[in-house]
Amino acid sequence: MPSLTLEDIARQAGVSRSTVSRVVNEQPNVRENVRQRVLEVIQSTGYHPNAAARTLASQRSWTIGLILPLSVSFFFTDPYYPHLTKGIAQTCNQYDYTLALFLVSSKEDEEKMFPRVSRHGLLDGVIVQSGHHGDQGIIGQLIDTKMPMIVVGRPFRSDNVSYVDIDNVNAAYNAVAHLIRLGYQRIATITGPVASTVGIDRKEGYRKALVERGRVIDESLIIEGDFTEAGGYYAMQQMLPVKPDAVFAASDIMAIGAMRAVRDSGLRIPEDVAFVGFDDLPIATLSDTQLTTIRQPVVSFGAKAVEILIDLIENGTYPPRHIIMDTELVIRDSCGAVREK
Amino acid sequence: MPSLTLEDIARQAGVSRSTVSRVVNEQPNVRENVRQRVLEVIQSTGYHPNAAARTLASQRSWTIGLILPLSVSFFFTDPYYPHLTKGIAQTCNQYDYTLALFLVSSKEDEEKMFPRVSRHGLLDGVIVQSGHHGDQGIIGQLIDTKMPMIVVGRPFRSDNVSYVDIDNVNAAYNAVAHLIRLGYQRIATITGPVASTVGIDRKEGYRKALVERGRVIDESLIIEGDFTEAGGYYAMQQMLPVKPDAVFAASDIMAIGAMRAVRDSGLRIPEDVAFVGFDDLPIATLSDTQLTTIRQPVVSFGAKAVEILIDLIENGTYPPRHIIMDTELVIRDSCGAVREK
DNA sequence: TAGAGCTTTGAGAGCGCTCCCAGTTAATCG
DNA sequence: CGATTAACTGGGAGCGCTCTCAAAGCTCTA
Repeated sequence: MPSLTLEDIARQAGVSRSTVSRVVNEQPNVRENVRQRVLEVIQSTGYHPNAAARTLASQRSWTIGLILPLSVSFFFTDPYYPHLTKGIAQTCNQYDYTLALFLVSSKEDEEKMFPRVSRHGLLDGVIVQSGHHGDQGIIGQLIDTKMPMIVVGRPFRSDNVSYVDIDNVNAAYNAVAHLIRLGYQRIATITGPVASTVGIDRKEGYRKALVERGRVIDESLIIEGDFTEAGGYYAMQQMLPVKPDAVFAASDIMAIGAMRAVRDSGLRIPEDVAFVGFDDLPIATLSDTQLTTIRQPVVSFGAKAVEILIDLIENGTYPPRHIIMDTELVIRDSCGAVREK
Repeated sequence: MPSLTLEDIARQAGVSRSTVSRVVNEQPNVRENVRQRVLEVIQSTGYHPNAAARTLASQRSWTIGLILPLSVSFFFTDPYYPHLTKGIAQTCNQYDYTLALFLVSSKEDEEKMFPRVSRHGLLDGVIVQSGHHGDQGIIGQLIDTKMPMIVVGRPFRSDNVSYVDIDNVNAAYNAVAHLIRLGYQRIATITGPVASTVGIDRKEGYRKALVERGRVIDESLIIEGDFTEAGGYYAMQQMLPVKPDAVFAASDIMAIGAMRAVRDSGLRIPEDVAFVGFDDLPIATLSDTQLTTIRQPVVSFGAKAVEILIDLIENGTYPPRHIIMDTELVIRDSCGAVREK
């Protein structure tokens, strides 16, 4: 471990520490030949500035944190999170930030999380994936620290918080409107958890689409899921006796589970039960029946979050930024749009 | 942002900075009532030590890096990586380390990665997911820095490197032996990339099982996949004319793709073509036909990697540690073991 | 060619912590 | 009860960098 310091480089290049610092940080006001000489020494010695010292002196760590709270331990079964993480990581690379990942996976983790995240000087800002009621605690604590923060998914109390989100109500509305247009009469929905803003909003969109067409809401056609495949399967099993002819599932992974339940019961998709999902992750096309779904821009979501966060870090957190991104209905086989009806 | 320092706490508690430091770091030799007094002040002020200063002074960052190289940008489609990440993140929490995620997702990223990772003082050690030929570069560079490192998956040159892996040859051997036992005659394999040790080893296990039973290797029954669903689908399409009656796929996700190809061609699983996969991730049970597969302990893999890395950090990197973890054949529907044959 | 107005350079004072060492206080024992 | 030892506490010197400020070096005009 060479452990060279600025001073060492300075001595070897015959200049002062300050000059080397200027070269390293690409600041102007260094004569060209001096810059070259210093650069050469840096090259030949393999010098790397010490991140900790730099952070201490400049009060900037060039590191941001990504917090995935307990409500999001689905991380595994739902490919949404890896995609989001990908978008975030990519964008961090681009802006030369380091990404620290805080994955809460137990109650104990959750308690230790805040002290760990708020270790002073470690993070310039944080991205919190949320929308679940249970995350208000950590979000509130983080707000109090005044650390730049952006939430992915609208949080319950969104007044002083910056967030990026999609218009879930409208997206769900479009999905259900599509099913109505295709002539389905008994359109059901498997919602997300009602303790989450996504769960609430997508259900709201479902209701809105039906009500607007003068349909009566049949509560037996609404069932709460948990954003897992197993949850979708189970919900659909509960639902089958009520005989829906179409289902809007609030996530692709739940749609997959629900479709499995439909097939297990001997019914066909989309002939007997049509489906629209939500997310448009690659799994949407892996199933035997290609899933019609709402595409949300997960990767650019992550990218946007990073960009906004950097803006918050550099230009102050006030006023809070609220970004709504676009969604799109992607029509495939599962909704039965392509057959004659 | 309060930005309290040790000095502030010391003043308020009427002790010296050193004493506060001892309390914060849970060192002995502080009188009990003094400790309490300091603790109270810390509590009431919400003091958090400055991570950068601590790192600078102690030469320990309590942060480890997880590097997912370009060869691993499958991160999205293959749930293997989220699971691994989960195991790593969990274990970091447990040992109170911070996890920095370096996700290489383009050629440009790759070039910038080494300087970013080797920023001095940022990381106490790194975990590299690998096994692919293309990653030897970054691994080599990292070896030169003498930074504690552990590779997940045996790298090509493994002499001076610590790694955790499974016995891929043996695991594949067991999978294929199972198919032989069930009486299949034309057992094919969709391998991983031959530029990866997993790809090579699992193919080796396939050959070994057949040869040991006195079978002749039919090269037309071996096809290279790329660990993606689409790759599995495509490989199977190529394979179908050769009429295999069983397939060992080197990953679950490829098995899923291959099974889709089989169904699309009108054949049944396992009646016409039986399948064994590799990984046993949740997706293995999501398909319409439950997948017989080799279970590898992905999450504990990650946990083990962190534990070994901490060992390397604390007790030196010599000698390199080589850990081989156990696998297990999980029999479900896709291999046809449950039907009479 | 003096000096105004630039650019370039170096010295010094921290950033907030750890860790060593010396000094102080308390505990123990003959 | 003084001496010896052990348990505590505080001061100081960094860790390696950034950033301000003043000094030095240049260029260019009148």
